[in-house]
Amino acid sequence: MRESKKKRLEKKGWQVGSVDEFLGLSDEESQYIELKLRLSEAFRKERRRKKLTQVETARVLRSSQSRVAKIEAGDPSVSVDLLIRSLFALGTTSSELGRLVASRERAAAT
Amino acid sequence: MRESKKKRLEKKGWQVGSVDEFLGLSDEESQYIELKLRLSEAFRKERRRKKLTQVETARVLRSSQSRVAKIEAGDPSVSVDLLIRSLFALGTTSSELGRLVASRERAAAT
DNA sequence: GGTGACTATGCCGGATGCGACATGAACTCG
DNA sequence: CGAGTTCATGTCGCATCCGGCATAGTCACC
Repeated sequence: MRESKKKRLEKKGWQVGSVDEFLGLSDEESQYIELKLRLSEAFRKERRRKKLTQVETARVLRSSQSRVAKIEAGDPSVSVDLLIRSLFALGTTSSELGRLVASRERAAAT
Repeated sequence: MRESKKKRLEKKGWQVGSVDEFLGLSDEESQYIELKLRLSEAFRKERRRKKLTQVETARVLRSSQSRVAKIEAGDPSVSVDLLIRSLFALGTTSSELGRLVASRERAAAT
């Protein structure tokens, strides 16, 4: 897409909310990436809250365990589309999703 | 798409926001579709607010006029991914986007 | 050490979304 | 009536995304 999708974000090396300009990302891009991170974290949190394994969750989503793992890992092959559909499938409501989208800060891990 | 799912919905006639069960959509699916609609409407509204033509907007998005038209038409070939990236490109902030995502009602036309 | 439950990573074929182009419709002005 | 501007629609080639399989890592418990 845009030229190169910018480095693969250096494995796990990154810190909360600021892959940003460090890599020369435009505002829109970093907003977009951070949104993805928030959503994938929320997804994992919700899955755990429901005490589901990835396998069980995959069944709910009608997908596979590996997809679920990738969703939670924020894998580049996971789109916001999939994240949102998955959250809905776990029962997240529009207003909850709205709060997730809005919150600029990523929640602390549990 | 996916199988049945049973949904209740007692919506009166067929007001804004309910293509719903009428077509046998599951809750998640209709939530997802309505989200798309809200976003595409917001996009058009924002473009107009900025007094941009579709061609100018396409330049901003680094895309084409026809894509912009499809975005606004809620064309099935437009993903939520694209909608969100496009809104960001028009300057929508995360919190504004959050409100859009959350609001169950679609705004009245202008 | 071995087994089982859970999760992560790599890869592949097929599906879908994307930008781009071409064309058409609706409208306004002269 | 053109000609210009704006938006809509159809199609196409290519890139990306997705589901699923296979496999490897991690942890707990015996």
